[in-house]
Order: sequence, then C-alpha cells, then structure tokens
Amino acid sequence: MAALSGPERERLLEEIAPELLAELTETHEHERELPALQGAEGGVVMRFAPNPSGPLHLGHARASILNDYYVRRYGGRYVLRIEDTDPRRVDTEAYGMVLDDIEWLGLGITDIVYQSDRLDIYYDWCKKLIEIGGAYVCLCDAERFRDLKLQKKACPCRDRTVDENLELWQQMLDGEFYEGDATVRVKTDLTHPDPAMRDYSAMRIVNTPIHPRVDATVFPLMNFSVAVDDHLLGITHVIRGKDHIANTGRQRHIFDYFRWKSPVYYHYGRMGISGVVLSTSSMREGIRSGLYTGWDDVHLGTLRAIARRGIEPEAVRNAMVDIGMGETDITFSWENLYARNKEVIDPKANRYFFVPDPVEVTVEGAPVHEAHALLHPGDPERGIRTLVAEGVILLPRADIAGRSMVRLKDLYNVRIAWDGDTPHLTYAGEALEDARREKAPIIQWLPAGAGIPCTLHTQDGDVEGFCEPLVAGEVGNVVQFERIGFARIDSVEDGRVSAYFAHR
RNA sequence: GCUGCUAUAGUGUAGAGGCCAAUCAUGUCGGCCUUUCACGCCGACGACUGGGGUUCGAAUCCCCAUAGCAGCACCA
Repeated sequence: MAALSGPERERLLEEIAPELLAELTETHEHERELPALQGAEGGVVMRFAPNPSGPLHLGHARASILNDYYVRRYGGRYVLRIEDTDPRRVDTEAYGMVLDDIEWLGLGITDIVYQSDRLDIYYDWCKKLIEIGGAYVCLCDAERFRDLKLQKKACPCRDRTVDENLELWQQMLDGEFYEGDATVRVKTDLTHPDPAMRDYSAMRIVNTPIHPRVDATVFPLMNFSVAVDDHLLGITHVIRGKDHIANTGRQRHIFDYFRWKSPVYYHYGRMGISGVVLSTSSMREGIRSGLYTGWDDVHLGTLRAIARRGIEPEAVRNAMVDIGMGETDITFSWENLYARNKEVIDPKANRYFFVPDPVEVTVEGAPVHEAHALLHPGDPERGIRTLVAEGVILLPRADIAGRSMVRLKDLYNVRIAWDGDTPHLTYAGEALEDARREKAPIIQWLPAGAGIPCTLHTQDGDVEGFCEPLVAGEVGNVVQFERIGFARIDSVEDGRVSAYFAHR
C-alpha cells in the first residue's frame, strides 16, 4: 500500500470501499468526550472562582475550561465568582485583567459576583452558625491553638455559651479587636484523624491593608464564604484541583450545619507546567526589576503571554479538554498544546518568507525574475505574493552553509562556490527537476532592498532578519514563516516588524 | 510525622473482570504528496510501578510495598 502513489490509492479505495473515501476528505475533528457528571442531566450551575491577584495563567485555564465544558454540555449557568476576601491578595489591576483573560478564553459566563460585595451575607450566616452552636469566637493566638489542635484538645474558648459568642462576634464587627486577636472557628470533630479538619477558621480580622473595594476589617475565610456562596448561588457541581480536597471536607461541615444539599465535587490532579514562570509574586517581582517586559512576557505562563505568542484560545481549550480532570498528577505538555494550536492556525496562517541572519549575495548571470508564491498552499484562491529578483538577494546564512547548490523557492536554482567563508552564487536555471535531482534544498529568500527588517522574538532570544513587506499588514495575525514556523505579528514600528515565535 | 488521593507508551488519554498480546491524540522514525523541514495521507515504534491474593479468567476487585502529589494557615 505504501508503495502506491496517492491517486493510485484513491482509485483502489474507490473500488473497494467508496464510503471510506468520502470520510477521508473530511477533516478529522477529535472531539474528546469527557466523562458524564453525576446528576447533571437537568442542567448544571458551575463556577469559576479566581482570586484577583494577577492575570490568569494556564492553571486557571484548566479549571475554567473544564467547568465551561460541562456547562456547555449540560446547559445551565456559569458563575464567575471573584474571590477577593483577602485584602492582602487583592491587586486592583487584576480585576480587569481577569475579566480580559476570561473574554479571551471565551468562557460562557452567565453571572458575575464579587465576594467583597457580599460581606453582609457572610456576617449574617456566621451569626446564624454561632446561634446554632456551630461556631465560636476564639481568642487564642494562632500558635497556641495549633498546638492544642494537634493534640486533639479543645481550646478554652470552645466552651463559651452561644450568647457569649454572639457578643464577642458583635465586638469583632464593631472593631473592638485587632488583627490576630479574635477569629471565628467552626466547631468540627476535634478527634478527626486529619488535623486539617479540626475547628478551622471561618472569619478573621484584617486591619491592613485596606480593601480596595470595601470598607471592612472582618473578612470570611474561603471555606466559609465558598460554602455559603456555593449554596446561595445554587452551585450543583464543582470541578477543582486536588489542593482543595481538604477544603471540600471543611466546607461540608457548613453544609451539614445548615442542612444544605452540597454540590458534587471533582478534584483533578496536580498539573506541573515547566518552562515558564507561573507564580504571581515572582512574575510581579520580575516585571518590577525589568527581567520581564510585562504580564505578557513570553517567559511567563500567563494567558496573555501565550496569546502574544500566537496561541489561540481554541487550542488552549482543546488541550485542556484533552487533559480532562483525571486525578493523576500530570506534566503539562507544550508539545501537545502546539499540536492543537497548529490545527487551528495552519488553515488560517498566510505564508511568508523570513530570512534570519541574512547574507547579501549577487547571483551571477541571473535574469530579472518575478516570483509568485501562494499566500496559502492549501487555498490558492487567497492569492499570491509577488517578489521581484533582480540579482541581489538575501539568503539565510545557516541554510546555505556548506551547500553547493540550493533552489530559491518559487524562483530558480543557484550554484554556490565557496571562497573561504564567502559564497559566490551563479544562476543555475529554472528547472525544478534539476534541484530535485541534486537534492538541493529549497529555501526562502528575499530581494535585497525589498524586504523589511524583522525581529523574531523567541523564548531563547531575538532573531534578526528581513521579511516580506506584506507581513506589515498582518499585525495581530499569526503567519507562517516558511521553513521556520508560525509566528504572531505583534507590531510594526518605523517600518520594522516585531514578531513572536509560536512553534514549528 | 499525621491524613488523604493517584499510579496505562516520551507526553496526554481511553479502559469501570472475559470483546485488551490494550484505544485515541501527540511525538519519533520511514514512505507518499508537495517549489516550506507546513498541511494531508500511509506505515512503524512505544505502556498496564512491583509483589501477593480473589476468580475458570484482572489493566480493571482486595492487600502489601514503592513512587508521586495534596493538605495539616486567622491564603485562595
């Protein structure tokens, strides 16, 4: 079979199985089906709950896309809940960045809530929890409590009456305590084998810094606000990382105290991402020190950084759905993401020549020749680029090194004689067959003077060269630099193109 | 240390006792197509962590070991 040519194969296939031939011409969409969600048939309410401390990165993409996938599949609502209950971890500019990133990802968000708008709701439920004996105000310092907890011992505060607790709670709200002096704890099982589960905090005081959106000093901790919100917002299913397993256990206590029906939880495994910086604090520090150009620096794992590199949201989505929500720890594969991106980008990207590290040469005996190359080999209707070769051309240094003959794509063949490091080129005819016969590589080129300067930014550094003038009209698009790879044209300034390398 | 989760090819993934000498994708290699080392097509390579047990039969169930990960905050 492999010995047959393409047309021969098609003819053969038509004889034995015509229906397969039709199938062949369809593009293969590998839509992966994720496992069904328990009890989701009637629709779901799910949520994506980022902390506004910086822009979204690939880790957020997994959580948000998996949830989005199921909302699309079953129908329902998708709540964006901004979890800004820790003034220390709130960055004013991040509110906007998170929204931008979500839009870029194309999430089907139906509702947006800010937890900082809901403090009174948490206060209210906290009071109720105290009233039913499910929580108490603890005046111990954190370290003392920790020691007691590890010994499965109650702290003295645990025995206070409901009225005493209510009074102390009111004092917390009235600002009569300072940071660290008082906290509201949920009464759980002190003998629980997992120390993480014992009498955790629900409310605490933060005096500084002041919250950018709300004037308050008492804030809920996530296990309280998340439980209250998940119930109030009617969340049916929660998909999140395994780092939240213990939190799920803690949140169940709240659901049990109030006799609420808890959502169905799924916890996917840890996803290691190598090659980029992900930690918000080191990104911020790097930007401050000038190590990175900004939140979209190509060395970062933010969505805006990979977007700048020409990765499309659809590719990110497909890559994340491929990964799914398995509980196994995995290492994120850039290779697989690039493959997904290529599926999206290849049909769209126009082809152009980019000559990196150019060497200018004169081709002896060459006629003036106008080259016509397709903008896209798979879509001739898109048109052509025209390049006029008048004898002096630019060639990629690395591609002619050591060669005695090359073919300039869509132009003609040249022979190369080497005088030390200096190449002397002579015209060697137009016949493609000659180049084939001599196994001469077909390389990209540019007429000297016609190309425009271009910097190709890669994660390993910048590559200087020249590209076709038409590239200047592709700002914001991903193009393919033939034989080099895909790149997103970022900007054109003073006639100089700035492009970011995506992948081969 | 305590508590818990996980363990299929280089990477990701399917597989919920016989249909599995294990799926799909990606990758690598070879070939075809092609005036790109792109796309497309054909083919090859490549895995059930180890050991016990249950069973007529186990990648699938149980136990032990090993490894990885998570949590044990008045962060999310």
